Amino acid sequence: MQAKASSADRIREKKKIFLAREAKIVKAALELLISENIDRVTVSKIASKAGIGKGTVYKHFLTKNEILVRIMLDYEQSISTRLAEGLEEAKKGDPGAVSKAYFESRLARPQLDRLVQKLEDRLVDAEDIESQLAEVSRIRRSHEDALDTMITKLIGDGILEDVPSHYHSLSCWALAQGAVELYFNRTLGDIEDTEALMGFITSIGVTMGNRGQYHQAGDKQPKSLKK
Amino acid sequence: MQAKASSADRIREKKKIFLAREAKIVKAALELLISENIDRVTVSKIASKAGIGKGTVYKHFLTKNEILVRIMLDYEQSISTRLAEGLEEAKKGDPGAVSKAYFESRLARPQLDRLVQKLEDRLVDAEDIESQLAEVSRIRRSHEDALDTMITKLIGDGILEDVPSHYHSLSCWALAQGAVELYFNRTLGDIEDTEALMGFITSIGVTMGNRGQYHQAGDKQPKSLKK
Amino acid sequence: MQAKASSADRIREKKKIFLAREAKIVKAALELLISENIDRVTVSKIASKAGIGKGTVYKHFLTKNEILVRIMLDYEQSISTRLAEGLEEAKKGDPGAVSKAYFESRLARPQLDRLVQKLEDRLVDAEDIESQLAEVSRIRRSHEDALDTMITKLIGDGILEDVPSHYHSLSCWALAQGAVELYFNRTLGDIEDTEALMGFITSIGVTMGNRGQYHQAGDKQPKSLKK
Amino acid sequence: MQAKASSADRIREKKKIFLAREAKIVKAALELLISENIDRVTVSKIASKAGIGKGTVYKHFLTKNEILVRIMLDYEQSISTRLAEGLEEAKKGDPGAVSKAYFESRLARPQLDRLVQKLEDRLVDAEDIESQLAEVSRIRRSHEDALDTMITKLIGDGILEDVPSHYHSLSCWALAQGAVELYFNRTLGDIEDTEALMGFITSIGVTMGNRGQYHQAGDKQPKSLKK
DNA sequence: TATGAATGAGGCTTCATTCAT
DNA sequence: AATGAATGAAGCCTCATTCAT
Repeated sequence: MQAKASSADRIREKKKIFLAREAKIVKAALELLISENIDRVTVSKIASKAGIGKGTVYKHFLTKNEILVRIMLDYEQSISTRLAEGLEEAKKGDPGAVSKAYFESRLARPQLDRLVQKLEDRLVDAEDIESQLAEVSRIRRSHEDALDTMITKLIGDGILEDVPSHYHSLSCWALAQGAVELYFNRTLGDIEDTEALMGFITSIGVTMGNRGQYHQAGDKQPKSLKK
Repeated sequence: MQAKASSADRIREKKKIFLAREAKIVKAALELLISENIDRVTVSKIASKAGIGKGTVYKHFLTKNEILVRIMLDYEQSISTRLAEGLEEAKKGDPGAVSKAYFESRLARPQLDRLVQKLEDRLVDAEDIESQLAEVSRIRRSHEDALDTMITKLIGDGILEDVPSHYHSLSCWALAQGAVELYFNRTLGDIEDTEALMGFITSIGVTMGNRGQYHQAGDKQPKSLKK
Repeated sequence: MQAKASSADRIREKKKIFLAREAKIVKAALELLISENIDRVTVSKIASKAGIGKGTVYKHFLTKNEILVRIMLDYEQSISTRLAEGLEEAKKGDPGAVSKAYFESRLARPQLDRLVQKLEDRLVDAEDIESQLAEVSRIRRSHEDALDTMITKLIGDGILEDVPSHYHSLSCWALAQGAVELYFNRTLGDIEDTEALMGFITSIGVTMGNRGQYHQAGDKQPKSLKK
Repeated sequence: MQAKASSADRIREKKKIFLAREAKIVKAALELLISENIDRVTVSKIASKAGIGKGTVYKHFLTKNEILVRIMLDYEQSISTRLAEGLEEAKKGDPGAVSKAYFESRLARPQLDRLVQKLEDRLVDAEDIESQLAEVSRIRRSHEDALDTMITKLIGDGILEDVPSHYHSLSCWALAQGAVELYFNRTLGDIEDTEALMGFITSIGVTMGNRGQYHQAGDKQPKSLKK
């Protein structure tokens, strides 16, 4: 019995080590991808940064792409978590908490957010990892849904303009996307008060589309919105 | 006399053909870059799409990167042109014309805008074309300046919130950036009323940061803005 | 304990194999370079002559030039070794041993010597391998120094003409250089008694610039020259 | 009659221009080949240095190799001329005049001599220009013959050691060859008194293999050697 | 089980030569 | 007759993936 138990222990131990190493690989990849040009990150470098052999990497991931898509998945899931917290707060009375959570989670590590966008670029037509990419899409859609739900509520409360709810959520997404690029984009000049700027943008994100603004806009509004 | 003239004509003719071929190469490259994954676009494919030999490409461009950066430059210059028009309109009384011009020129061909962003990613540390990339940066800064100028005026007129003018122009940039990504991003679901959505975002872009909105935002505003 | 030892053994074993393969590449390159026009020797051919894949070559050498400069280094070092032996003999009383060693080591494999000269031609402005080329120069200078030292001694002993010592060592170098070209140069006609000819030249090399002279030369002169 | 004459004149005129341009091409090629790495000299550069179009080059030479071998031929012929002069002087009583002429003509422009050697390297197995290379060999053999003739005479006069005459002529060739390399070889250290050194070597060349020796050498020896 | 040497497809670039104008 | 744009073969090098130890 004991022998069996210790054998099971050993297996569990091994699994733990195995998973720890997997995390190590992902972490190493992440650091490299953020610190240098994506195209320069090779499997060799990842392995060596993780302190293991190149062959070992392939015991954990079938292809290089699987490492990359894994980073994408991890990131989207972290947003999901943050969004769920926002939903909780929203239930407690602050209906803006969801979009705030969304903005904050994406702007918390702009470089990571940006990296995930870049990765998607390279991976869109990768034939391995098709299923993982579908999963990424699924998660993203769930984020949209969460935003949509809250926005629909805010429209019902008369706070937001009465346009299709996804107009708001997508605008929200767009601004967040742009803010991320802005954050680290060096060609826009060196911005020193980045924190304040990001706060400004977040506030725009949270309030944009509020009633009383949109109808002041120019002649580009869709007909359906005119009274 | 005639002989001379016809000789000059012939030279001019040749130059025209030469430049036309150059345009052909850029066009071929552009089409390929937009229609398939950037990494899959090779010089060979560009040449064959342009209907010429691989070696011919190198009569027009020193390296592959020069083709790519050329696309970037052409694009930024087209925005400059559109922005100059906006400035003219602004002088005739519509102070929002500049940011509208900016949004419209970037959203006119979102795929191209996005492509240029992707290209920058790959080229950012290319050692050839350093000077061309500097030129791209220069042009972009001139766009910012144009926006800043108008925004400063709008702040003076009491229309926009009195925050540093680049807060507005950068937010503007960020939203445009995000809108571009939004436009073609397939994983966000297939949006059918894209036109209307883009109009909505443009209107947000033109009015965002208007007085009376920002101070309603949450607790993220910089201290200097509080009364 | 045993496990450890065998593990260390295995590593050592692997290193040995690795180095052996490196030698194999150099050997393959050398054979090709000597047997056909240098410009016709490609990395592909080297790999296939070494019985390995093209990519494998790049596990051992960063660039093709590194293979070539390696051949140069190996050669210069072999001369160093031979020269050191000559110095030992010189200490035992034969002051001509050094220049003899120099001539003999360069004339031992004239084709290799000549190859190294050709390689230098092509590599002289190669930007990779700058440091290795510097090392080649360093070694060569040490050869000169060794010759100079002995020559200075011979001048002091009144055996050689009293001109700056490098006149002698460089003449020595020049004759060796020329002899090498001579050895295999097909356009000079097919010389059959090459051995004797080389002996004649070596004797000239050893005695040239003597105050007294040629008939005093060592035992390398062809029989017909002896009285 | 006059018309005919002027037509013939025109043709002659054209031929003159044509030949002048041919010389221009060869000159341009020569300058480039001497001033930069041989492998970097392209037909384009030659044409542009000669101030004509690339296509025009091919009106004069069937292939690039023909330009190169032409340089070789021109050089060997210039040596022939100088050697013929030496023979004249020899007839007037100075039997060393031939080898002196040989040494001097080769050391007059060491870079050119060296260039011709390098060219031969690259061209040995060029399938076009086989006949021209044969001609180069033929000329060289005639140089050897000239030297041999004189050497045989010197042996007969009891001045040179009685070894096969080509021992002497080839040694002579070898030393000249080496001296050429020496002249411009930078890795041997910067020699400042090159002129004196070349004089020293020439004197060795002229006297080497003498039964008596070096102190009998002609007027080329550096002053320090004279009593 | 972990390793890293080996592999080779595929990318970019050069340049001698051709040929239509 | 002169031109130079066009061509494409051929070379070097990278790196994801495999597999024997």
